[in-house]
Amino acid sequence: MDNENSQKEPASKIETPTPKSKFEDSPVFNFINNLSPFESVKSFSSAQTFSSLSFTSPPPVFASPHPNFHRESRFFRCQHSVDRSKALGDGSVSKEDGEVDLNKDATLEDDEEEDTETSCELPQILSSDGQSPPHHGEDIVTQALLPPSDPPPLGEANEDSSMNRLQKIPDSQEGENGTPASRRLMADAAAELLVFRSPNDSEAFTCLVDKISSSERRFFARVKHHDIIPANGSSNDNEPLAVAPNQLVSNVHRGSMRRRCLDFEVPGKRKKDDDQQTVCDNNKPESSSSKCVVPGIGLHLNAIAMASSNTKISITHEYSSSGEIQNTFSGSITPVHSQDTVPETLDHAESQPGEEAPKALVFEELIPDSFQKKKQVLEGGEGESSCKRCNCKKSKCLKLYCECFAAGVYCIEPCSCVDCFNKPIHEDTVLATRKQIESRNPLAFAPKVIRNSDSSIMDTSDDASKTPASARHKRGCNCKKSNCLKKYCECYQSGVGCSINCRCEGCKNAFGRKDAYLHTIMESKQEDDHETYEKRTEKIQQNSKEVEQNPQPSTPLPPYRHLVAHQPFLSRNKLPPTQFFLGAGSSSFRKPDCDVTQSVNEKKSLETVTEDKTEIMPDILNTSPIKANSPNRKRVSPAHIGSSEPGSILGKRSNGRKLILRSIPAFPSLNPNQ
DNA sequence: GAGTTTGAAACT
DNA sequence: CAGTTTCAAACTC
Repeated sequence: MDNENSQKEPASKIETPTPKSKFEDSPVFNFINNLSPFESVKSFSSAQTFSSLSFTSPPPVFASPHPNFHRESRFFRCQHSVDRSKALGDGSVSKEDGEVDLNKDATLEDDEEEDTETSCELPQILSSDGQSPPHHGEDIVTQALLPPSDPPPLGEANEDSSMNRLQKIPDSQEGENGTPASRRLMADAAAELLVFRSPNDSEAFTCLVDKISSSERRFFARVKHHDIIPANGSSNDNEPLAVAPNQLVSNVHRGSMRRRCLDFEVPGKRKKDDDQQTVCDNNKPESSSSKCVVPGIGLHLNAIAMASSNTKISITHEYSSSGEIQNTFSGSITPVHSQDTVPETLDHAESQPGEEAPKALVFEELIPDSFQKKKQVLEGGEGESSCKRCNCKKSKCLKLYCECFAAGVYCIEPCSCVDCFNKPIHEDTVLATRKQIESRNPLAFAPKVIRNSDSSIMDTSDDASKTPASARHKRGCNCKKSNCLKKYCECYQSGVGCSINCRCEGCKNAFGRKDAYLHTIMESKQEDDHETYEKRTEKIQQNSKEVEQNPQPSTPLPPYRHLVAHQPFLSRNKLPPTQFFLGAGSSSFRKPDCDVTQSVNEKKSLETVTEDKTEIMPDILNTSPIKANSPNRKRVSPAHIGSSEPGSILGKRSNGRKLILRSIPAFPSLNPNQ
């Protein structure tokens, strides 16, 4: 019963985007495009758009989805829906369809298609910002229209399948914007730019994921091409190809249940035939790899991508070279998958899988205890359960009490739960419940522990070394009796020290006591204040000297203004990037971080950008309205942060801000290599 | 394995 | 938002 109801939702959502695809695919649209001399111009402008970032207003077609992007599965879902509608829809000529049709027989088709799709995704992201619709439209349009209109070029492209990937994009567009590689780079860059402009950081995150997804999809393309397609059997060649990428995308997408659901969806459907979840979870990793891969890897990719440097590297490769990507990517994934650590990973890193992976990695060194546990899970429990299993009696495994549910995984045999609803069979119920919980607390499934960026952010000073641990419990614990010395304490359990976010009493956390943490902060603050004060004084003195010596050139700015003028460094170099990264109004609370981390960020390449995106989530989580217990959160008001640039120059108060900024940060932190 | 303790999650 | 209840994991025996 419930299932039926909840099933309706997804269906409707999927249908919603259909109009778009129809629009894109409609003969009228096609016709207009053929007639219009602007076609080439459009694509050309797109390249310019990337470089110049001067985006025109989005076409109405892409306007509607925007609101959705921030919700739930965001644009991924939208995209997914669109793609899916295209792929599964009534045979309208969509980008994918067209390509599939043309390349149906090509073995490497998947890769190509994925690439193309990726390029399309990026535009969508752009459009989500409402900044680069032209590009978006162009991409989709050209890709959708060209196949039918220009079969020969594509056919040729198909012939050299190996080169195809790169050629195809140019072909589908107009191929005059430079080399495919360069275009691709531009597209990536643009996407990233856009990502940061996005009003919602989550989008950025998503975008990152999106990119990741492309490599992931490639990875799966191979697997699916062999395994999934047969599994689906009934479907024609086009469907699997079209669907698979989407699913992958959803998989990669940051951990909302929906996505996860989508992850399971396909497998689930297949499973519904042979009870796959069980197979998957019970995992004989190798044997079931093909089946498990889809759900598992998606999740893992999230975690890995977000967290591990390896992943990032692989992502980078993704950008740089398509060929190596696969190797790198699969390489990083495979082990994880083989161990069936998926659930484990998710265990803590729910919505943001990113955390978990790092956590595992980090804690390996950091926390013997926690790691041992995981280790045991991974090593010992592989056959039975690579992850902890629940024992729920009353919650039906549909509440956060249930570790499986909280981790975003289905309960499996090893679980001792009673009346369990957390199974693929009740997928809809699970999703609905999850939705409900998320509506109540959007971060309910977010990773509980995030790596603190303190270390990276403070790397300019010694502060990092003063931080007891590089990771903290996002929300903090509330222990009264355990003194944070038992696993009752989530901080302890996670192997992280207590922080300012904790409301624990008598904290004796072995990984870091709260008071110690506070003390550290205070120290750093004092030092910071002191340094700033000295610098200020120096500068003021210098200024006065300059004024005396060169009255003309130097405008007699008030001391602070002068400093500001100096800082502009901050504001000049950093501000633009900040805007670049965060966008004007969006997540203003992020600005400070940008400032602080700017130097680091500026040095970062695409890869770095990826990291930033990754880190954005944790930070958002930090500043999110969940339970603003922490003084930190209370203090960090957007307004303050927003004015941080000039403020940072102004005396101790500014110092305070600085400090706050440091305490917030999560960005650079996720970089495992720190 | 049963019972107790604990603190998060959920509820009011 | 604070207090209470429910819940399941962690812990003890």
